[in-house]
Amino acid sequence: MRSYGQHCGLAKTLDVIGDRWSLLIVRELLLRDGCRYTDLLHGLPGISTNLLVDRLRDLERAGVVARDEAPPPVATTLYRLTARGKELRPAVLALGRWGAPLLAKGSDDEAFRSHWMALPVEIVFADHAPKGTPMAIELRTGDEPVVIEAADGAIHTRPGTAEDPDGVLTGPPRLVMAVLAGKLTWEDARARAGVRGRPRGAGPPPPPLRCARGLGGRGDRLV
Amino acid sequence: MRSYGQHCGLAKTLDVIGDRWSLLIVRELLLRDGCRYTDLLHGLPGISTNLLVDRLRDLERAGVVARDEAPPPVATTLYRLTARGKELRPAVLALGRWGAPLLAKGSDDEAFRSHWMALPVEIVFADHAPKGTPMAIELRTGDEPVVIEAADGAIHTRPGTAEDPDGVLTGPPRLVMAVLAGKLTWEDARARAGVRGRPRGAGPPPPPLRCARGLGGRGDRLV
DNA sequence: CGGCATCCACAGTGATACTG
DNA sequence: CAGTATCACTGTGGATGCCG
Repeated sequence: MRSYGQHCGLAKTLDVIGDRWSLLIVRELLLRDGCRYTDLLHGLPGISTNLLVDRLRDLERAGVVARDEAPPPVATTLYRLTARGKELRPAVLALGRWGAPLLAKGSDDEAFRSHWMALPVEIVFADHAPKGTPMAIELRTGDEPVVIEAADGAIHTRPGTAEDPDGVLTGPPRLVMAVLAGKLTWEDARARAGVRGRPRGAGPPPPPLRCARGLGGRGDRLV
Repeated sequence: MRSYGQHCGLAKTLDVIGDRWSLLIVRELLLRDGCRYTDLLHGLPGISTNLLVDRLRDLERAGVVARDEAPPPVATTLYRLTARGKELRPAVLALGRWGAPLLAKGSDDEAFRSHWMALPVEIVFADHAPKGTPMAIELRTGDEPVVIEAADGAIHTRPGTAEDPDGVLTGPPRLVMAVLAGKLTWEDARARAGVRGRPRGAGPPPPPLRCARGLGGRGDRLV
């Protein structure tokens, strides 16, 4: 992208990550560090192969992304964020939070990937993350099952299933998102017949899901 | 801009403000709400007139910007941010903070506008703003003098001069920025002969300028 | 002068096909 | 799997013109 040529922090940032797709590539690497080229392609529905290469090169030159020639067992190149790249997390979260209310109006033919769920979860739990008690929630809602694990205030996501999850959420992405964002109680969601939650112990839903302040912050309903 | 078509908060945000120049327009309106078209043109060196109109229309449709047909004394249309638009502030600040280290490498032929200074100032003082005691710093460093006023944790900027400022900073933008960012002490700056500070009472420099943590966060020098 | 609209050369983008 | 190549298309930047 052409530089703005302005002596301003925001303009400088946009010089680096203001290109189309750039920040979404950063999103992918924030969610799943150490991605293969194909993983990125899959996580960025709509991008074309040449653009992905171009952007990765640009971000590499800018010191945001690094490529590791993988050791024998993997035998492929892995893309990851540099330390500098990881510093984009607060900005990405802030932008993501701003866009949360817009998710309500999204049409149903939009692309969706399960692991994107980790972003709103991290946003919602940003200030009151479950400190001591580790927690695992399994989501079966998109292209693949993912597990969101919280421990010591940090949130991780990995593809796959959990051994003994504190809850399992099944249903269309929109509804699952609403539950996680605190816009919908576990029971409401179940009443709408789209969401099947299985809180551990068959008791009340896991507390963090209910006390979450929610994404929109003004009571917007996501569904 | 073409929509990404992804059911993701970040992607939705970029659908709205991901266009080239869009976020810089938001910056301008965050810094000086109620701008005339010409003010925006001046605050966005490099933008072309047609693009500014296009973007303003887009942002208006998106509910980020509103236009007020001005009352008689002004007799022109004023652009301002909607409440929704103002919610972009945390994201803009986060992005601006990320770009702060990049300001060091900026060439000298970059465009600069004095009122942009309010952004780094707000970032630096974000967490430990001077609460009780109001403060005013006058900057004479760019195209026009500006006064940065802090009171009750809020930071305002206005063009013009202050009656009895707590300090006056004169010099090239780079150095003034460094002082405000806490990268350079008042004395160091003065020693480099570019900055002339006049703390009130001829005593030590105003405390907030020295205790500021700084923009870069890792001791990067801005000059 | 403020607030646009029009026109044009060009760089960036997106879809597809192809390759080691 | 990880790109490269090609090409039609769209968005951008710059200039300039119009109009109250």
